[in-house]
Amino acid sequence: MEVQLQIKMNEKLFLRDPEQTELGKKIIRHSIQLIYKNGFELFTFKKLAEDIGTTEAGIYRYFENKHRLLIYITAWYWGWLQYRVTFNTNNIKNPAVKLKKVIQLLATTVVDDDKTMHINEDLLHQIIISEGSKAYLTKHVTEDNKEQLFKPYKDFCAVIADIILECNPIYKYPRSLASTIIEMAHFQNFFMNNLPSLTDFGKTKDELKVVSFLEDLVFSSIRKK
Amino acid sequence: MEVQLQIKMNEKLFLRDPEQTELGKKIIRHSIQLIYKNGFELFTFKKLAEDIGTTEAGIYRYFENKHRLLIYITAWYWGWLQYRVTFNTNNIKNPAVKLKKVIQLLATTVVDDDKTMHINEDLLHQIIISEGSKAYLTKHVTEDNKEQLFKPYKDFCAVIADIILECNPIYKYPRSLASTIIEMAHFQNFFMNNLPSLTDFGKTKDELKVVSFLEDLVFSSIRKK
DNA sequence: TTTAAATGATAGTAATACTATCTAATAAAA
DNA sequence: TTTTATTAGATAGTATTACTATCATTTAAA
Repeated sequence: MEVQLQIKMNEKLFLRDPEQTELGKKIIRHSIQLIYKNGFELFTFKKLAEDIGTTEAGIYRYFENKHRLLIYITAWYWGWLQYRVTFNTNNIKNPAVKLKKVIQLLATTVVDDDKTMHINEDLLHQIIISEGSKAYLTKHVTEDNKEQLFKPYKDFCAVIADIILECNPIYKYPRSLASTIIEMAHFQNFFMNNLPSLTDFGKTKDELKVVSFLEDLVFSSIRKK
Repeated sequence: MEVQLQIKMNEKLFLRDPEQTELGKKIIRHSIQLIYKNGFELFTFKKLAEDIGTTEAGIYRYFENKHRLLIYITAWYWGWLQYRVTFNTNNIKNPAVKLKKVIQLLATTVVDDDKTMHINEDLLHQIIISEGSKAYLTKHVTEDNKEQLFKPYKDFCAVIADIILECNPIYKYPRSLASTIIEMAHFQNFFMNNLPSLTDFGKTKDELKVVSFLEDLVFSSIRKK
């Protein structure tokens, strides 16, 4: 028996559900590849359509615009990461060990687990690192947020905040520390590879050092004083 | 006698130095206002030209494109912040006090000091929070970095890293902690105001709480163990 | 077998991101 | 004061982007 992973997505993210059709799945797969290759700014529905072998109008039947598609992709990523965290911390009692697992899942390269054939999880991880924050760094965050488009991100942050509180129930900033872990797992990776002097890992470019840094940062902060 | 502050800018950032002419200064001032109002994505040279009362072609004589203008503005911001840090920590011996001053300067609203008439520092601070990272989150970071366009950011990060090392000479991650302070001072502010559940300050929206969080985070980490 | 849903093909429009050229104003040098 | 650079204004034009609309065709469900 084969288990297929399906992440349930907010319906406001799309006009037509891309998971339901072949073309839809192609749109997701190819857009991840194209954004990875060109960056979000140079990514257009025209290029995507050419890449897939369909027309621009075809893409617009699924997504209102490229920004919505980016939000969709990032939302999928956070949903998937939360699934992985839940799965991988399932039998762990010790909250500190759980938190270390979270940091590791956030900060190290994905081993493509083939659970979702149409998504290359490694490329996805890469584009979340460099494009992910563009999903919410806009003038219409507030409206987008009202439509619950960032729920997967916020839920994931809440999960981490809960683990932090399990470690230390009187720690004062569980949510802010959680969002700091998430953002820094990605930013330190981006800096390490692109602006290395902003980090202490430029020489080796070793993801595990980002993990060590984050562990040191987090456990220093939540240690009961 | 009046003292005028001039931040020396990398010449590769512009085609013609905007500090040297009236039109140039108008471009800087109005672009800060327009980016603040519309966000960087909806900001265009056409709108900027209309706003100023000049033509699109006129703007292009100063800046190659809007992305270069964004890098210019962020570079100016980091140069200015470094000046403020140097100025405000001048007579402080205690490195921990210095570090607190840095956090405060990064994370709290600017009191417009009228040192540079043509730049509204408060708006500038706001746009750095929401648009600043777009300056380097691109496919051409590496080339831009080779042209030293991010030097002011990196220099500022190095200044903070040095203060961290003054506090604790054996701390292992001074640069990464410095870039974490910088980014989080801005991101926690953005989250607090736009995606409050990602922080612990949503209720009060009080900048000073961001300061407290960062101080707790930083001093827990660098405390000698 | 009918009917509905999804896709393909084509066309068109307003806005964006530029480049080019020519003239007028104005400020510095001779 | 005249010449000559420099800067700015005015206008035009192009390729690309970000869409919307329409109609025919294929595919799948009832």
